[in-house]
Amino acid sequence: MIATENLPRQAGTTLTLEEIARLADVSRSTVSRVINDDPNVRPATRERIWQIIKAHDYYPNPAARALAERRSRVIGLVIPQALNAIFADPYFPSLIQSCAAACDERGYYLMLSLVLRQSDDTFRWLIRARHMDGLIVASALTEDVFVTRLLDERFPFVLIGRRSERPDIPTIDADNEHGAYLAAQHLVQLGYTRIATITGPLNMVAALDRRDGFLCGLQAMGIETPAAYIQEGDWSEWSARQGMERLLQATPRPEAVFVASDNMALGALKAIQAAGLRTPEDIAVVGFDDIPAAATTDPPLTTVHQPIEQLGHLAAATLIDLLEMAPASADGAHAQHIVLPTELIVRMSCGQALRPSATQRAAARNLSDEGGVKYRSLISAALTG
Amino acid sequence: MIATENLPRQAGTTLTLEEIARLADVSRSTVSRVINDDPNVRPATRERIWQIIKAHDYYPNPAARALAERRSRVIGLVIPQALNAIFADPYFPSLIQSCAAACDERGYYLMLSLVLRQSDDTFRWLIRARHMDGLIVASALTEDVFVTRLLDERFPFVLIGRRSERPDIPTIDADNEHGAYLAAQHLVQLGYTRIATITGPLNMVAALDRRDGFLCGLQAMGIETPAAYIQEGDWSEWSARQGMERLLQATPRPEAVFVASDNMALGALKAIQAAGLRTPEDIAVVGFDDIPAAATTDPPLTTVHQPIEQLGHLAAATLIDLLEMAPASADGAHAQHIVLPTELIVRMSCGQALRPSATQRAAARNLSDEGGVKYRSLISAALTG
DNA sequence: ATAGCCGTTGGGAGCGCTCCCATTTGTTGG
DNA sequence: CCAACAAATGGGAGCGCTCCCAACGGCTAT
Repeated sequence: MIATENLPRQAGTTLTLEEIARLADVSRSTVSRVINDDPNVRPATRERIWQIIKAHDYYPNPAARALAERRSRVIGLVIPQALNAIFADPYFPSLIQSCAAACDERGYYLMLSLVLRQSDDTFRWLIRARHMDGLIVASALTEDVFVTRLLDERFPFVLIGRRSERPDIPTIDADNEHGAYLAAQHLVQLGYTRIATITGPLNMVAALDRRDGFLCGLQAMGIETPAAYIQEGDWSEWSARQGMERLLQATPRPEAVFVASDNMALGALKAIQAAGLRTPEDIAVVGFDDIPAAATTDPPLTTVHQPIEQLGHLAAATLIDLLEMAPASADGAHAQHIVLPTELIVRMSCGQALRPSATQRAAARNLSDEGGVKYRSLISAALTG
Repeated sequence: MIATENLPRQAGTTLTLEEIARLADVSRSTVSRVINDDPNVRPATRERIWQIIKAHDYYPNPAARALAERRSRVIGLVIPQALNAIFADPYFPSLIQSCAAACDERGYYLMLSLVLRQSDDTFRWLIRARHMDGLIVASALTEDVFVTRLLDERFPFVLIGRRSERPDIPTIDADNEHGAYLAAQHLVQLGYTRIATITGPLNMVAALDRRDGFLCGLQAMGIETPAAYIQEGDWSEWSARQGMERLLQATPRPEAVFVASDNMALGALKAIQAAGLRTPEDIAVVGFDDIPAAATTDPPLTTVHQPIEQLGHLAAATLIDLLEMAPASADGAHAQHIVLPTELIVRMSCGQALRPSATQRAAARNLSDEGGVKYRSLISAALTG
């Protein structure tokens, strides 16, 4: 017998459902059932059809599926900001990567939508074209017309990195406020009283949250913050360097500074060094993010860890859940609001050499997966609660 | 008259071609012609139909189009590597961003394919499913089964960041070899004779190119390189730090080091500092990439600039050109091989304080767009040549 | 006036799936 | 042994486009 169906397939050729059906001597419908895991197929038939599908390396045409099913299994990741400086931070790359991984797991595709020009057209195109089933919006801006538009159009989306003011918008965020609060508390406990901060750009939610959490922490410990001790940066190293230079000229000079991102903390450290001062002896520094570079600065940077990977993963998973829910329940007004815990990682830049136990623990959590497990349990608590 | 067609459209509803046709009192075909810029439509009719399309915010259904046209206008960016450490470098983020921008310009979508598990399945799925019209493969590995597979399947793709050994594979790359050559030449001209290098992982093409270009440059200037002066890193800061520590123990100690990436150069600088030595007085350092951080290290890092943005942009543009060419000519054996020039940026880390003119020029090129223009003309030369 | 032609327009067929309903087959109880 | 039902299967009708070919008008050339 000549096994024609086992010959190497023609390069660049793809079979159709119908052709597979003919080879298996069944109908289109039955093959479709096998592919979509419909239980109403006799096991023997199912097995035979799978063999043929594999032998011919058949994949259903995504466009045809999308047309018939009215969904594309594509979700978009929207980063609607001026992007020039964005990629200096490892935040977005990590986010992209983790979203992609989560999509992969669920059989979805991830499409990138770096909204370069905030034009009306771009939004329309993104939403109305319906190439994507839903969007992950990494919008950190406090005011964003895009969100309003999505709501108007009833387009499915989740918001990432941003508290939501509305109960009907699903939101995934790290607990920036609490992380910053912890940083404040830590500095006060170490005995510092003149404590300053370099914030992110204050039109972004994360920057506000971190500033507020920090000031709130100081206040709770009975520390006042003069206006001169609050400098606004823009996440860039350079802006923080300049902010730090201004802080160094303040009288009295602050003893400690909370910098709203590790990337900016790098700039702050350089400004301190350039001024001939030392960290932490002359001025203590605490960062935020726990980027890899934070562990290798001189001195190693005390910082607040935020679980970026889990943020992305959870955002994608939540969106896909939303999409696969019955439309009726998807309309429901009670969307999920997930807040992932942040954690203070104590290293050397805050003058904490005295407490080896804390430092060791910080080192350990960079190696082990312990942190992940902890988050996961907290997340599930949030989901069921 | 009640202008029903000017009422706000129903949320979440999308019209079809047919419905637009009915509103305009023409046929399906005519509307399709308008959308696809077919010249055979009377100007008056065309204008009237456009009005209606805009008034209703109509966009053609991408799935239906893809099914009928047999192409999706989606291209994929494949990054087939262990991704854990990848995003420490700003290389990939810049690449992603520039590819996305180029796609945007041409009306294409960019789909991200971070190939996490190098399984056979993933490749099959990527190629055979034909969700994408073509791929940009950012494969820096010297050996890559994926490329072979793409060729077998006659799947359109361009290779990025890699010399191609085959004339039939379109390739976009920066001139790593020449950049490294320039670095070597520069160090020798400054009077150094004991010159070492920390390479990238040698299973990657870019790492090999930079090493070879560098050694070739030294050789051309009559300098020998002992084996102990060549340390292999893995692009991570940490690996370079360790490599540098080994170099510092070599006897005689090298006077200058070429580090194959700026990110690694950061680690090297730290190792030098930790050993109580100074840059460039005790040991000069030259990096590669010209990442933003290179300008703010202490001392500012002399490095080789590579035009990452243009790499991504050109890769996407080349692929799209390829896809839109007539299939006959696309088969042609003469694919484009574009090599973008690299440029030495002289700062302070190589002991070059004596030549202010060069330093000024380096600073200028970070601010102005001058560099971009120069590349562009070189590129077009490459294209027409 | 009539054939011939070009600039326009309309409608059928089909892209490769899913979904629904009708039909066939297999299984059980009276 | 046949009705009654469930399990398994087949085929029609779309999904919303593009592409092709036929048809239509108005025009010039004969």
